[in-house]
Amino acid sequence: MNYQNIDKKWQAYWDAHETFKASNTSSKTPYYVLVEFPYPSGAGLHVGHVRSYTAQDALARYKRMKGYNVLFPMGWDAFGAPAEQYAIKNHIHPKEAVKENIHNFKRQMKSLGFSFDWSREFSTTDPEYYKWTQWQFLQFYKHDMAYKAKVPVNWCPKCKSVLSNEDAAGGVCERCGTPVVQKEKSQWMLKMASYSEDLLKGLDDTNFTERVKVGQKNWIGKSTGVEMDVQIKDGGSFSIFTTCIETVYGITFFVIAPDGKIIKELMPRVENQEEVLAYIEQTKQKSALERTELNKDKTGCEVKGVKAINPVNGKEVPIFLGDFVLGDYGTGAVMAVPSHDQRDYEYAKAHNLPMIDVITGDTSEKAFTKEEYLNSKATLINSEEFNGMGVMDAKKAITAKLVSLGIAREVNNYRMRDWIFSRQRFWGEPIPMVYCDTCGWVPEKEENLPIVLPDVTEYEPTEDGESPLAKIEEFVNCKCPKCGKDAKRETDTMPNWAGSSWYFLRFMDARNDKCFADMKAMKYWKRVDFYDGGNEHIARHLLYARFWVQFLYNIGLVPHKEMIWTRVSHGMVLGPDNQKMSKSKGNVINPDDIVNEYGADTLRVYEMFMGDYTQDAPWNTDSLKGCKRFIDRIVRLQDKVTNEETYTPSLEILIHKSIKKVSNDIENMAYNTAISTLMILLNTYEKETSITKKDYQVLLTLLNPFAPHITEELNEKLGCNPICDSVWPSYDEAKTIETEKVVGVQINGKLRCEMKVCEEDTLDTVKEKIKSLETVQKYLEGKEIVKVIYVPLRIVNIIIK
RNA sequence: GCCCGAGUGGCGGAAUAGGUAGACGCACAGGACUUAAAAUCCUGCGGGUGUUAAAACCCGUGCCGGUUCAAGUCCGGCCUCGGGCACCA
Repeated sequence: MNYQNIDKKWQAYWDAHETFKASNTSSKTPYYVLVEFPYPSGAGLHVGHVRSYTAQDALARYKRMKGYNVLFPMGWDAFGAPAEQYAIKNHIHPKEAVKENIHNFKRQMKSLGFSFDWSREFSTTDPEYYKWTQWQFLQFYKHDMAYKAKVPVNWCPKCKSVLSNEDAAGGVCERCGTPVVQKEKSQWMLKMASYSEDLLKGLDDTNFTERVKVGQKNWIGKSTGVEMDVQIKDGGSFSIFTTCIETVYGITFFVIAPDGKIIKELMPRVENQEEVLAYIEQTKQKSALERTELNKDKTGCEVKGVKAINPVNGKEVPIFLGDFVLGDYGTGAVMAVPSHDQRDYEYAKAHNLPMIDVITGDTSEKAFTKEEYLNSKATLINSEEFNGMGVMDAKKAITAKLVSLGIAREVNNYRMRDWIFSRQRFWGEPIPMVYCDTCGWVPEKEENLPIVLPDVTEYEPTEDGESPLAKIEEFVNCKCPKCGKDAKRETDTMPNWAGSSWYFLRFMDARNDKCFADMKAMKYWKRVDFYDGGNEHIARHLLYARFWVQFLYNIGLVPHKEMIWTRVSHGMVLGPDNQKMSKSKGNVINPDDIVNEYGADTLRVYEMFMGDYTQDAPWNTDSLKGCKRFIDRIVRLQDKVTNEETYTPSLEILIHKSIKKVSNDIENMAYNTAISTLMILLNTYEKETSITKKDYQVLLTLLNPFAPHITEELNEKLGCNPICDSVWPSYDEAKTIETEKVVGVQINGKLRCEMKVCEEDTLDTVKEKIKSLETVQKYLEGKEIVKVIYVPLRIVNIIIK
């Protein structure tokens, strides 16, 4: 049997019949299955892609047979650094390389028989698509959600280039190994932090897996605490944020951020300006590497000439600078209670500062911290009227007092910051803004979109790290859309995350040239029912996409605030050595080789069978061969088929049970046990001397979502309509229940023998039956039965004494 | 450090709601077919005691304890590995 020819035959059939084309007007219930669209790299499809595409393909095929109008689209997230690097080296426009890679990816996907609706295909790099990404950016701008600000970026002094966090991993430049420094650069920002609470609340309107929700919550990083005003002796004040107001009597100093506002205001009054300025400069110069390495040492210096007053007891305490306090989180200042915060403790030790214990506990070696005192019965000391109170009571009482005095407020802070939306790169969507000397920043007119990336041959960034677009005069020089005078176009491009933040909306109406997607189409599909992607994207990509959608919802452009209902994440396919596949390790498996040698169905079935879909799993070629054997046996089984149109009576219960199990497993991502159920069914069929046509057909249909080519071929030989146009087999719940079963018999909880029970058995009939069991009699010698426990059709447990 | 996830045979992994632990597959061993190999089919396959062979019994889901007639599953306390965040006050 030549599997490769069968693969091609059916792939051609589906193409010719447009079998998987989704309709935007069907009266069937819509169901939208989405799997993350790939970055089309030069390396081609990874077996990891095959795993998730097969899984979602199985779901899509299953849902179609269940009578849904299924949207299962595919496209390309093709902006990004690798294509740009390739362009720099070879002086080829990245769009050429991308075109070639997409062609190859698509060929590979087709060779695996995925049931994508190719009529909706697009790439984020198509001007017809990024026109709308740019248009949406303009909406952010027009609704005051985009602004330009100076922010510190990762900067490689050798490459003279801005680096993404990924390229600056470990504090050194990925390309040249030079330590990365922070540099202030003017960047476009989206006001994402203002959506923190909405993004948190929105999770309640989704069906994301717990793991995904936790990822989202961590990234948003909400913490609830108290913001308290602190007076400075001889005038002025600042505020601090704390989650441990119960320790407020233990303050022995305050620490403010070297990169914050407070120190700038205090500067004129500072006595040791030189030292302070030197420390601020030192902080700026610190590379990311140094900052993480210096974690243990709490550097800083005192701000002399100013003293802060602890509002609860009027004590004067010093103010320090310390780079562990961040200028852009909270108020940029903290109260330091070395007795009960480990960082403060270390800072106090390093700078010889006093400690005051305010909660009973051991602080001789280290701080007695929140984690510890919350789990103990500790009470307050050295805290005036709050002495003797439990920690939680004290927290409430102190907060209430400070709030009533008008010097503190209960507030929430979020770790999540505004989204830095600029990249100094060529291969991204140009940000459609123009700078005019008269008018300032002016949005490009919507009718002029898309602002298209020019055809050039030089893709390196400029000397001072500007985007390569800055060198292209025809691109930069333009007229101000507002006053018409000469102006300069923004040369920054959008980050990789932009195009992927709304692509799932475009799939609902991919060929629309009037708007990014018609409201009617979006209302029809409602939202993404099932979205699958890698674990690495459950924090950022998903958060960006949700933020983008919530904004569009708020300005009335999408029908739901959350457009993604279920989001799941899957495990990786590791190399045979249990390591992440990589060229350098030489453990990469190319799906083309597997398809050529074993056929698409074997690869598909194997990847579904290899293990828990949500967990990583190593590649094993022997196990793959086992799946090939499974398919070979399915083929050979056709010799046993008779022409009967009913189930073989002795197999009926197993068949009904199998239909139920496979259906449930597909809906619950338990693909591995779905395959094993089919293996059991096959094993049973093989023991029969003959099986009916209907028996065989149900096996083929259940297997079809996983192995669509061979099952269609065998089904055709039976003379039946194609499975892709068929209805999923139904089962009768009553016929999934066995009426007779062999169950274990325990004596005092230990398994001793087995016995046959039937549906009608009650505790009394079972009590009668066990009397005749030889084993039971043996154990009963000289003892008596105290109690018999019978769980119907499950277990018998006899308690004897 | 914090937050997730996971620890089950030689291996990948099963075990709805506590109810016969190891389904299904791989590897391995023995056998059948074959001149031979491949392919295919049959049998065995957690560890141990035991027996001519069986039977039978004991131990066993990372470790220690608990709840229960019954624990891989529930509770308390640890250990190890993987991932994410990380000076976030």
